[in-house]
Amino acid sequence: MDGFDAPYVPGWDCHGLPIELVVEKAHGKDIPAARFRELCREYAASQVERQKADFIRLGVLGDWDNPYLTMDYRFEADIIRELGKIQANGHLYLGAKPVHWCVDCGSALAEAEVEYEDKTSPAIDVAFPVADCSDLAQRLGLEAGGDCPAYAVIWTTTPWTLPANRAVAVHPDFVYDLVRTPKGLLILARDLAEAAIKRYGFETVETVAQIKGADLEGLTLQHPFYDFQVPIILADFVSLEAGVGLVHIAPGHGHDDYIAGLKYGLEVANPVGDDGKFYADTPIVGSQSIWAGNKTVLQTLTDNGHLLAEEKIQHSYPHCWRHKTPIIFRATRQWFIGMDKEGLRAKAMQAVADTEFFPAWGRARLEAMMKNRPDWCVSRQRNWGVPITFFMHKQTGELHPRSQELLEEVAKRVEQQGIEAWFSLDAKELLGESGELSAEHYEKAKDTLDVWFDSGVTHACLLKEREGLKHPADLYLEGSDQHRGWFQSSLLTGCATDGHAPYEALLTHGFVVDGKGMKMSKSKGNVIAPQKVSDTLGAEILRLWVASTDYSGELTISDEILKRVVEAYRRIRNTLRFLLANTADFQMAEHEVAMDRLLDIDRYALALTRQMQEEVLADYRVYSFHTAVQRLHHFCSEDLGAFYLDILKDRLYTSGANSRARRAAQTALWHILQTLTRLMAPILSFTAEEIWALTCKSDSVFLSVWHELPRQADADGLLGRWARLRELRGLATKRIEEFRAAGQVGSSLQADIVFLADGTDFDLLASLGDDLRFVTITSAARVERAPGDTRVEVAPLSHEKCERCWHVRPDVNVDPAHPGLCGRCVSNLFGEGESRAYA
RNA sequence: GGGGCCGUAGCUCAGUGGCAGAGCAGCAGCCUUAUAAGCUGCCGGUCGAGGGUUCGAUUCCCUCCGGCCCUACCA
Repeated sequence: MDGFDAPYVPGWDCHGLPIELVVEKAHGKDIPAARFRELCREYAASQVERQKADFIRLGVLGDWDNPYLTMDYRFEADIIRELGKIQANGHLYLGAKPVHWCVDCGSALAEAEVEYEDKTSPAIDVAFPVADCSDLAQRLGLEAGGDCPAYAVIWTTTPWTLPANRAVAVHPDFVYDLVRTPKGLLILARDLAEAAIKRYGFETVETVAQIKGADLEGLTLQHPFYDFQVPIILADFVSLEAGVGLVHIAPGHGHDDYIAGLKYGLEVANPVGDDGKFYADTPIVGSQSIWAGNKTVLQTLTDNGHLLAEEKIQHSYPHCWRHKTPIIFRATRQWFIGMDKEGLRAKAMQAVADTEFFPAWGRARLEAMMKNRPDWCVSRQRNWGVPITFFMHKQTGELHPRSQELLEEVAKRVEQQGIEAWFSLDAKELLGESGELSAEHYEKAKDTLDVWFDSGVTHACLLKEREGLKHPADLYLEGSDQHRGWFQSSLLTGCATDGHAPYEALLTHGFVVDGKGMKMSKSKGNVIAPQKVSDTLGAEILRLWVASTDYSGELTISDEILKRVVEAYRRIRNTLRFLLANTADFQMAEHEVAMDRLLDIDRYALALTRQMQEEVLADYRVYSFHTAVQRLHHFCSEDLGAFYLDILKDRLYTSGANSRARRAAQTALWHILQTLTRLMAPILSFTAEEIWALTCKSDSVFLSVWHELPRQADADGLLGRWARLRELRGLATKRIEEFRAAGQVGSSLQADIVFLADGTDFDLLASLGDDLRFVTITSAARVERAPGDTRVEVAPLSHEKCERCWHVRPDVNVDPAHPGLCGRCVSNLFGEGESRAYA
């Protein structure tokens, strides 16, 4: 409608965990993977149809017959191709990362499959001997260095992770005490030292020195039971809520630990296998389950004297939601897109700078996330997802040297048969059976892609592939949660393949909350389902509610709010109905009155309409729909209903059907109708389309452009003069109301009013001549010159009321041939008709 | 706990370093030619709270309270 072709292709992300979970629930877990994927595909397809119907019902315009589904074979193949491009550009690497791991499932768990429940664990205090006491003494500013042994003490609830210990973390800002005890010197956070000492059962202790955490960085410690040393590192997440203010770091067994480890280049040690048992070659605990390992570690520490305390503790701990058993954090081999490997982060930051944001704060949010985010782990150990189609060396894990060619080979097959082509592929088919580069040495990667990758590459798989679409997209529109999701995944893939964002602008909206601003939840019972609103009040009301709500924050909805929306809808709809009714006998081609022969008030109404249209269009162009709705509504009720249309009724109903006065009014109404119908179409689409069908020949209002209102050179003058006239009119209505309250007049047509004015007000009122009474909707009105503030006097009229025009005039019944009519009506009906210039 | 945002009348929203606005709702009337309509008037606010900057703060700054999204939910 703004003169652009703006195609919208609806689409669905079809892969992913939520679908797997539903299918698992319905069919159980013990079905062959291939069959499982078939069921997922079926389920996804059924959901697409349901959601599609809802969107169509809402009046969303899109290419519903040709949506994109990320599970289309071609799409799946293109996802793989995008992965290939990113690999070719050097952003992809194989690394290790701790994931939630269920020993009973023998697989990684997604966040959604993790439940937190209370668990009893051993809580132990472990002493890590300081390797170089003279270094410590130097840091503390103490004389000499022989004061050994000294220990850094850590507290942990997972003793079995100690074999993977690679560091001890302290908080840079905390103060640590060096305390002399019968066991030797202990390093403990000052605020926790007393409690710790008590726990260890020491009576007399002496604080030898104090040191800031930051000054401990790099101090070397001896592992408490292995023959290697670990450093003290700094980490902000260290707290004083429990323990001793020093944290044991096992990068392979904890998220925080992993992040801290990345910073310090620590090894991501993972001595634990898929089955939850230590690898056989792990010293001391080899081949034991981690739970047995707990005991062995404890025993070892007791024996070598490094165990300071042992307690039982109950705490919240992650459990597998299926097995209800405690899960572990375990480092596994994963695929990553590196943020800094090939400058991706820098490109992404630039892309954020180049993007337009609605509202503007989206930029800060995305920027902050991009700046801090770790590398993107794109692999998942799942069934229903696009496979990572690489061949890796069985021993080294190196990618096959022909990876790019092979990937395209695979993509071609996926294009024909879907992802199943990969899963059922025998590596020998592509690699051959023998030789250095054959299936003898290389195996298929088993992972699937993070679904965020699927959605992240839609710009490539859809926009670049389908005819008539533009890349980059004009706009990506999503809820504010997608700063973390789609906005980001799309940005990263776009930057990794094209070097820029796949969108030019981002629009984000808040979430729907109840009337009190509270999140909706089934348990609270405050959920208002959009389907229900649509079914009871209609899709149009739902559309208007969305449009009239400021989406930059939360969108509140309640019964009262919807009631107000219905009111607003009625107002707009009734206004349009009036316009339709009063232009029913009007044909523009036949009856149009030239602009310069319209009455003054008509020309004002058109100037006002034009102004309103410009404002609404300006709103639309920055996606400010709620202000547009307010303007439209205000225009209908204030400018039209309470003013122009109210005044116009007399002319429309009483002047000659084909008189210039009436046709002039209709000309203006026709323009207003045209303007409003199109202007409201993006929001009140059904209503606009309905009106369009009544007034125009063409198929759809959406195939039209904004109505072009006639330009008026003196528009500003008109707007200025009539703005003041409306204020003066307000004085009259207010004064008349006093007489009405006193019972002296009912209808304003029973009143005779006099404006007492001077200066410009006098001139303005006088300029309307006899038409002044039509503006005030009184049967008589005049201006008298008087100094001071402009004011109004009212006198009730006692003449007869004309039964046709309802004006109370002295000349009612003047024509004996037409009893009950005033002179004006007789003239309008049988004579030349009255002439009006202003109103 | 961290990051981002929001808080103006009963409801939806404007607004500005200088008297706080509209529509709807409510109340009181009018009209019966938009009639499950229309018109008029009235009522309605500590601009979330408390500090600070300023001659002056609803507006700029800080703190707090309440709410929303993301993230971390720990050793």
